[in-house]
Amino acid sequence: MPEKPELDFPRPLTTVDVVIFAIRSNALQVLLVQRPRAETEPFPGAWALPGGFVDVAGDRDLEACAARKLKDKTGVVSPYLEQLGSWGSATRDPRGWSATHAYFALLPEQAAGGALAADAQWFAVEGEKVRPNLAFDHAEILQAAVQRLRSKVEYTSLPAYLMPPEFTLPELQRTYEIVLDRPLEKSAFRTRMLAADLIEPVARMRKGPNRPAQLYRLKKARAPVFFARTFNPPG
Amino acid sequence: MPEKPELDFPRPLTTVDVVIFAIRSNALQVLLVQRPRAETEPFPGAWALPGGFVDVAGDRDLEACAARKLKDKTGVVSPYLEQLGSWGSATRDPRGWSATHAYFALLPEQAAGGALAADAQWFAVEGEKVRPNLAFDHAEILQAAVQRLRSKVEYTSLPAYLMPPEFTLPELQRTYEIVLDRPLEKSAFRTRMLAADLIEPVARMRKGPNRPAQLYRLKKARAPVFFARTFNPPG
DNA sequence: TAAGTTAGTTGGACTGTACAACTAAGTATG
DNA sequence: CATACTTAGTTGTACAGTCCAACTAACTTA
Repeated sequence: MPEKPELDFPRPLTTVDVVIFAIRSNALQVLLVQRPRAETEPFPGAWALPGGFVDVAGDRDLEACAARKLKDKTGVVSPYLEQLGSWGSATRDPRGWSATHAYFALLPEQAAGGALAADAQWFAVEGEKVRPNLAFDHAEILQAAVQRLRSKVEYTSLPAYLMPPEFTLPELQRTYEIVLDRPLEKSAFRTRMLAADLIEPVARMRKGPNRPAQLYRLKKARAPVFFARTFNPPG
Repeated sequence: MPEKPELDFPRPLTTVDVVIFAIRSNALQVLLVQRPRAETEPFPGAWALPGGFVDVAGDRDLEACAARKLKDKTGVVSPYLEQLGSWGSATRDPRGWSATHAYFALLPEQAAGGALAADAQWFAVEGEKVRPNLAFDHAEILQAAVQRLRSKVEYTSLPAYLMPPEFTLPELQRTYEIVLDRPLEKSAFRTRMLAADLIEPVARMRKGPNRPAQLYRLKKARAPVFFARTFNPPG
């Protein structure tokens, strides 16, 4: 196969990493995997974001590669998956110049409870931090993912992707509150959600520890909604 | 140099492309470069986004690589530069599996008039389209950049980076209107801009074809401001 | 000197949020 | 079985920001 001279440049390593979020036990959690303990590996035994090298033969494109890694670790096939950004430098991987394409995924709670890979484990995200020290620059990537999630939750309907197929308005509000880590106004939340034309009521009601509550579901084929204002402006 | 087996994977080509915007002649314009006409090159003679391979020896990280390519083509050293996203697939480059890290830059008009590279030229962006057929998937990347710019202009102070150091409020509003391609309300624009605590008045006034107009400048160390509402909601 | 242009202000109608009080319908407890 | 508790959802008032239009002020041009 003839190659042009310029293609003889040394090429950076190319990886894809996925920040996988779910609400579990009333907290925002992220899925991490433990790196192999072999000393030939970088960061042996450390926790890291799920990810790895692009398979030039098998991966059609970057998003397919991210979806593959997500499925490998969780069994989930098509959740919300969004590109987060890319990180590349000469120093982030001890094996050489490397660039990673980072994605973030949102899973409903019950999907997050499924068939986890053996090396994978959920960790709570608290105040943009996570307990273990992460391999590579994954702490920075994770922090960017949490910031992006929090920021988009302010003005979009993203948290709906963290919900089961049917949910009540207060449940949706609680999800917003967990991600944002602050309480929201009940009536303003209701007004905005209903005005957004994002969810629709289903016939059934949920019997809770109170009166029956109206169940809603996401309207089909509805992209994330952009809200005009932030909730509870500071002050 | 000992390498682990997994590093023998074929690596994707890694490039960085920069979408460079400026307001010129009261229109949003983007800088394109013409690809070499040699038949050994992909897309010979076609217009493309400024960009190219990451220099593993010379580029510290992706952003430095983007800044280098920007400086090569425009001479501008440190404008607003933001990561846009990455595009990677087996088919986007005829030479093989490739991934590009795309950035977008905003230049003030006078900086955009500077020392252009010989193969570079400004093109007007009209309705998210640009005249020439672009090489690779650069039309898609450019479209994403325009969308991102328009969208962020709705709710941030980004257009300030397209302004000269000192400007009047109506001039700033005109820049918003050019990017958004629709008129904005004068009094609402003024209220929002001043409330955003983003710009500060300078002592001098500008003598225009009317009375002296107050000059403003960007407050230092001020990140893009997030506005609560969109301008002129549809309808 | 008169007409035109543009910067900036003012006021009324309207919309959506913050906050708090309220009603209604279930559950838990004695 | 009666009472208290909990939570879903509503209502009302105050307030802030936008939309729209009319207005004033200061300069330019004919």
